[in-house]
Amino acid sequence: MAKKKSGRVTLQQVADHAGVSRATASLIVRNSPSISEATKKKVQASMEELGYVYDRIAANLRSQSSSTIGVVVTDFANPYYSEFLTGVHHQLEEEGYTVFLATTFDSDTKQDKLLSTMLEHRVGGVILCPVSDNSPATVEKIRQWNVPIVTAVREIPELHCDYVGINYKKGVETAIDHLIENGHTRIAFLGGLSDSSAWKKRFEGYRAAFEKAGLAADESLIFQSALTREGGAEALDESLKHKHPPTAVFCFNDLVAFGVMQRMRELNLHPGTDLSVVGFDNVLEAATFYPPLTTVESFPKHIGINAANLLHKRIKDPAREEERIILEPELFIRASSGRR
Amino acid sequence: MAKKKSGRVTLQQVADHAGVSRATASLIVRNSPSISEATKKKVQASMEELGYVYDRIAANLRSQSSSTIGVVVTDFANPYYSEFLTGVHHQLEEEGYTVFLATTFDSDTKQDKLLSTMLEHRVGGVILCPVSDNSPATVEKIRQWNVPIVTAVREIPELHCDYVGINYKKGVETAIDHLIENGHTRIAFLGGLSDSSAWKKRFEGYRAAFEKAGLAADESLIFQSALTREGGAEALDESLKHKHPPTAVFCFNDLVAFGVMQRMRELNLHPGTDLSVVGFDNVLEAATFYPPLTTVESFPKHIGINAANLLHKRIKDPAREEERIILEPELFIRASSGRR
DNA sequence: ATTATATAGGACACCGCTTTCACGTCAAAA
DNA sequence: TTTTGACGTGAAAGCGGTGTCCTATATAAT
Repeated sequence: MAKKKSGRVTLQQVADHAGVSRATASLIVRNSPSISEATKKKVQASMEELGYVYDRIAANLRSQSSSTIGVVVTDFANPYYSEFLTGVHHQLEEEGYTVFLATTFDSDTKQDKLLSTMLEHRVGGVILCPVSDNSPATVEKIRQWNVPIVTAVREIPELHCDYVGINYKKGVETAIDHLIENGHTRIAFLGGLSDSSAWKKRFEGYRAAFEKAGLAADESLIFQSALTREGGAEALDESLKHKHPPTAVFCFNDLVAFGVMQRMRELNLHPGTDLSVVGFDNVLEAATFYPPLTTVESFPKHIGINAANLLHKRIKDPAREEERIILEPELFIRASSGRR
Repeated sequence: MAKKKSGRVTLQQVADHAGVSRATASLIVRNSPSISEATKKKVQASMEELGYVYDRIAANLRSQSSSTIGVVVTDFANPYYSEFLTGVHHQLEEEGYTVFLATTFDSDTKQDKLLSTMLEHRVGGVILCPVSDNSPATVEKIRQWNVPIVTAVREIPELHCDYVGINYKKGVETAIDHLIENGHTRIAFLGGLSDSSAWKKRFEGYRAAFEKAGLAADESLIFQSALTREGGAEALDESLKHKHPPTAVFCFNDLVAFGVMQRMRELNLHPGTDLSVVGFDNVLEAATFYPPLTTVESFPKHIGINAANLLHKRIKDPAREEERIILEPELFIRASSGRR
């Protein structure tokens, strides 16, 4: 905690210097219309001269308002979230908010702590990419606390609030369709933990695609793992031990897919010919990876922009109907997948 | 700006509920030693029951302190900064700070605006990765404003303050040494703008390596560009138009190198055999790119951790001597570079 | 029993700004 | 000249805490 003695020029000092009252000066910083040009100029000159800096904190305290937004993601080393955050930031700064950013590193307790901290800091709203779907204590707290909150990317089923995400089921379905069309029937599902809603939704798509094609999904080809490159590599290893190994793999996200393809390189397997690989997210790296990754675009930046917009709307009108924005994913076919 | 009526449980209410004075309750939240266990328990129970949330903002206002730190980077879509931020965050949260994060997108005016906003929000300190080295108005303002500030990654020469970076000159030198050892003499320098200190320092290393080897650097092989993949691709194009094209390229950073190698793929040129490519930063992607990129490790996460530490130290002791931490870079030789 | 000494807890001002409300001023309307 | 009313301004009370000072009670020492 920084201790900062003095230094701060106050509105009172400005007012004294300009020969007006503090209240008048206050109206000027907020450029109220009912102030004559002359006094306005005069006071502004004083501000300039004294090097006045508006104290938003004090102002917010008095006016019971907030100009900050808390944004919580699970990991910003993941390029997916970098893009998401770019969207969020861009939009929020446009609206004049300042952003508290934090990472949960996929820890529920961390998430709890962060949300509490943000509450203590009087955030005007929260954009949350939840760690998991079991809504923990703090999420509930936020609710009863009626801080405007928007969830994004992942959803908390019991929590009724604005949400922005994509149609995961549909996304996975098109990916699997693509593999089936290319003659694959043994398609592994790699990465993620089956107790998360994000996983379940993807799995629905996986299963649906098989059903639609009149095939049965082989659940012994499901290999869970952490959502990292290492996780992907390990999941691939497991899948290859299968007595009847897959000819294609669908990966929970691109990061997992990168891990898979790295491991394949080490094993001298070529993505697209020896084994088809499909990812999910279409992060920038997907197109530039070698070989380029077939993946499902999930518009992280758009999700970010929409989440920011939704939050802004809710702040302006807390009573409005909850809104859900579900973007439609899009398959990008690249070299990592091919005919069986 | 969010307007939030009521809702907030105040310390006064807690005190009333527990039958003590507000001051006593205040001492308890700050766990002062001079409070009996009994009253402490009692008041804490009331807090629990009423759902009290500490108002850090109000507390900071009164105590003239701050628990927030502003962090300004140029672009967090760049994995380099993702890693940097991971370091910063990890460290600062350890110390109990909350982070305001913002991106300048390499715009000076944006940087000015962001710093002002942070001042208005009473940040206790700032970690700044400057856009450029011409210290603009606001940086000067911050100084006279005596908010503790640490610069990182890039340096502002006229600004005397704590700094964390790496030895760019040395880093580039070892990279060029490596290329020269492999028989290259026509080595292009791609990316960056020559008016930044970051560029100049790298260029010093570039020139020094040639001198050391008794060779002359050919300045017609310098191609400036934006620090993006696209910039890299364009710079490569330019360099290949040279009447006597390079056999190796040194890229300002990994992002530029990725752009270069992508373009090479399109041109059917193979990094490491047709043209050696060396990057700078060693972001995670460098090792997994195909072909893996020879690059200079610049420890972004470490820089972040150190910057956070330095800031923390400065906040605790504003009068201390300014400190400069210069990490020594390290060359990672991979497949993108080879014998001429 | 009396004085000395902690020690818990209360009263009150204050951080820098906003807000309410009342007051003074001057122009136009009566 | 008086009334009306806009308009600009000032005084004072907070917003939710902290810091300082001061009192009441308990305990120990004499």
